[in-house]
Amino acid sequence: MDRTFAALADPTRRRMVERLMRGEASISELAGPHEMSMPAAMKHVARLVEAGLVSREKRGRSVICRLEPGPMEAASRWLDENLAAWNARLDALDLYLAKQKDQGK
Amino acid sequence: MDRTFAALADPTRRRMVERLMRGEASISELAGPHEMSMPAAMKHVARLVEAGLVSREKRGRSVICRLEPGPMEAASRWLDENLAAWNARLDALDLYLAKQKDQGK
DNA sequence: ATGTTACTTAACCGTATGGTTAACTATCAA
DNA sequence: TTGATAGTTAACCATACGGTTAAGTAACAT
Repeated sequence: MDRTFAALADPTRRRMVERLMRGEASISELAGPHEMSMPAAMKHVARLVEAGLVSREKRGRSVICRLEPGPMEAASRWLDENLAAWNARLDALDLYLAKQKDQGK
Repeated sequence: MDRTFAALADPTRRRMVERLMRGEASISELAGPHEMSMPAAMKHVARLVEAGLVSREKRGRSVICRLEPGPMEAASRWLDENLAAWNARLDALDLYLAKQKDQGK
């Protein structure tokens, strides 16, 4: 999870992920819109791969990258579960306060 | 968003967030279960505050921290929207492949 | 065979991160 | 007033991050 969130903490990598949502892409295609050197793009892709967000496959002289949704789903689940718990607690608090007010009559 | 994901990329900070889900806590309460020095805890809290995930309020000689759900909701939304787009694309691909197969008859 | 394209690796640089210790301030209790 | 508690600040340290340039390898086109 550490690596997932860390990978998504960089705007360039989030743009890469957004691009990969719309289908496979080579490393240079991912680098394209970002005005960056190949080594920089490689490092970003490497971090996405380390996080399990992306898989790589050598095809001819290109390396095509594909999105792996697992880690993002896990991150989403963590956020949703925690937000749900937080909302549940607030609801319980509201209910408690309403009851207190009611008793105060 | 950078700061939100970066803040959540550290396990200690995620534990702090999980703790804050269950209600307010002082900095030393947040540091408690993690066997860490106060300065370390302070830096983690500072990063959570910078990311907008937590607000601080001085109360007596303690500083109580409260969770602010906005940034987490935004992060959750980004993940969900992108995962939905990815699933939609896969569904469309399946449909296309099914149609191809049908024509092949 | 030569050149071009796509990727890789190595070395380096400045800055940020996560942690420490030590010294300081502020609040509350005895 | 003396002392303990909670927090803060400053200085330092090792490692990781995001980027660069330079020099390499692998695959394809002519």
